[in-house]
Amino acid sequence: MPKPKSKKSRPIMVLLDSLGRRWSLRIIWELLDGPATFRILRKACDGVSPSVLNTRLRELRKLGLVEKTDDGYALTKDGESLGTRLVKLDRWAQRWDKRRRGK
Amino acid sequence: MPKPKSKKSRPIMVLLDSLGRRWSLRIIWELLDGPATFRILRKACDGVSPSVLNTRLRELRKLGLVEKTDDGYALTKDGESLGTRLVKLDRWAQRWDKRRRGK
DNA sequence: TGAACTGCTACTTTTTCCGTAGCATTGGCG
DNA sequence: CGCCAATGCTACGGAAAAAGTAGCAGTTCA
Repeated sequence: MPKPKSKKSRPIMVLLDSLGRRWSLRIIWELLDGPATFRILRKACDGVSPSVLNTRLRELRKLGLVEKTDDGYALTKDGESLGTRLVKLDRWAQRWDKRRRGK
Repeated sequence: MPKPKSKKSRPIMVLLDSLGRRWSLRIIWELLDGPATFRILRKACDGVSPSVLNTRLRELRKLGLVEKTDDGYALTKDGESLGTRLVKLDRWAQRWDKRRRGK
């Protein structure tokens, strides 16, 4: 599968840059369980510091992946669709780990 | 799609933790073009500092996603298979960006 | 009222990252 | 051989990000 040529302004770059920050992926991962309050989300993310969590949530909201609801923070449709891919990645990771440990 | 319950030692956590560091995803992305020397890879990654690049490469090699070859650094089979998912994500990102900008 | 939540800010310490300089090695080439 | 250029990579000082902790202001509910 050929990879498109990389340009800095490409959406994927925006995405990789943001997701490539600490806790971004993890937050999405945890929100797959459903909406969560700030504090619950914090605990789920190994007690990440509130300042960082708040920063990430702001970024993810700006990207339209997370939103604030009555139940706390939740994935948007886009966030959900991205999260789905993470779940698939989870299965990949399990096979990968077996190969790794098997060696 | 249900998400498996999260435990710290799960492979996906190892993966998310490592990929959730700056330049990790980007390095894999760039290596999809084929093997690259240290310096070329550095330029491709917006001139990331050599110390960080070296650190990331060590981590990725430890995870079995990247290896050193005669042509420089290259994706392993696992790295390639993970990278393939990034390419798919690229297409997702384009659609996502349209929705975002369309709004 | 007051206890127990909530989201979130403020502040200090620690870690990570950046930017640059430069060393050691390798491979031509005359 | 000597010289040059390119390589992989380390070292180091300053800047930025993250961690860790405390606590404030608002809401809820008995």
